[in-house]
Amino acid sequence: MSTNRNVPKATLQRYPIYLKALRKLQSNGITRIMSKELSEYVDIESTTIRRDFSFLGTLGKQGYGYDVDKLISIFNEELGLGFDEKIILVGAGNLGKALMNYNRWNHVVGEIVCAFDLFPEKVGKVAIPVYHIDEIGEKMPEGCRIAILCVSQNVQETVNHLIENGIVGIVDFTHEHFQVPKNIRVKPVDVVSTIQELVFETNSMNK
Amino acid sequence: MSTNRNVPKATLQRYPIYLKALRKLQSNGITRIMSKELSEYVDIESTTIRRDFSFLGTLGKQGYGYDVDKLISIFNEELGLGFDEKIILVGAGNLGKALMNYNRWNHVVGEIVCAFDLFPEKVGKVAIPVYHIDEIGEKMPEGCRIAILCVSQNVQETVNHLIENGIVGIVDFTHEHFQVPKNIRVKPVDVVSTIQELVFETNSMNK
DNA sequence: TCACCTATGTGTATCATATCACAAAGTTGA
DNA sequence: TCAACTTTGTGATATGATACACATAGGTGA
Repeated sequence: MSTNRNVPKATLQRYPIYLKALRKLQSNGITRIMSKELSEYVDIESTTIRRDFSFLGTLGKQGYGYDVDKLISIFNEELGLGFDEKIILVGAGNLGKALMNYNRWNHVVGEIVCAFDLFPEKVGKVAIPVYHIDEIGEKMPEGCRIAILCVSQNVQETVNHLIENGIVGIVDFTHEHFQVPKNIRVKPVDVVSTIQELVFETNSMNK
Repeated sequence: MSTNRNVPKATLQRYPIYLKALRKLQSNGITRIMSKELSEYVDIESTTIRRDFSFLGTLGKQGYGYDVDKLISIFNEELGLGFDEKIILVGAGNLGKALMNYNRWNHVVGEIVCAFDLFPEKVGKVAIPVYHIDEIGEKMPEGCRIAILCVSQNVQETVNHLIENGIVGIVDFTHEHFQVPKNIRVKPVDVVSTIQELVFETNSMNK
């Protein structure tokens, strides 16, 4: 794995957008694309796109553009995005179950290996093993770094437990507040906050 | 409503974080807070918090801090966030139904007034009226600006239709690509992309 | 009431990000 | 093969965001 020397944070946040677009284009049979075209597609300035790509090496050809397949495989190699990230899910309520049955994981980021819940016996039939939340230590998959958090009780305690067991990134569906050390990344997913952002932005647009 | 003269984009994106934290504090009976404390709570520099608040007026008192209740009501007044935003939901599949049954809307942002689907008769029993997607024109609630998009077919066509009928903000749960005019705001909500961000960030942290 | 003390609000500096502008590389077509 | 043309990759620059530093306001306690 090559050293990806300080890629700007803002760039890092755009990579998933590019990747999604490129996969879409690839599935439409497009094998070659220019920054200008991609720009129109994802609504990001072409010069920003070129700069973003440049952090991963010299990927394009002058007067030609970029090769879609190559670009996608570079993303995987350089950014360490395999298709085999081992993910755990914590909290198998309605939302948790919906996420377990969601079929877009494989060959995109990896898979949910197992889930943990306070009442695993209540979860019912799902395709993924569900263990008691106290078993996080024993049942944590080898090399697992990312957890999806859907619990509603004992949140801080659960988070501490996850971190002790090697989790460094959390997708947070919780509505509780919790704190983590500086080296742990948390990404909130929250429809209500998203709607608020929309309200604020649309209100402040008309001055 | 006062003119909120060019609040930075970055600030606008932090307001929902503050609001969520303040509501939480309020429900814990806390009536007064200082930027330093809030800083520790939300992990944003206190000086950034003070600057962010300053765009909304002179809200604090020197040597004292901020009044939690006042802060929350200022957010509502200045940013036009009532508790009565009329939201529609388009696409009443599994996800759409889950969102309709989600109980955190009221008195936070507003409510889902109605839903639209290609097969409204198939949706089954829900607490919110479901109309055929062709009725968007007739059934669009008065003053509705925000739509939650959960469809998987005819995405671009549906989006165009929404915009024609006054929608200016879209919460996008779709996995399809679509384009919108510059004045329309789209906020993607996508677990897979969120996980990718986590993978990229955690990989590039250890240099 | 008065003096001290604390936390805000903001001018200014620093840092990060986006955009401009163009040289260099490589493709395409004659 | 060669010249014209296109698009990349990147220094330089402009814009935007964050952090610093401190004057000022106003609360607090004697």
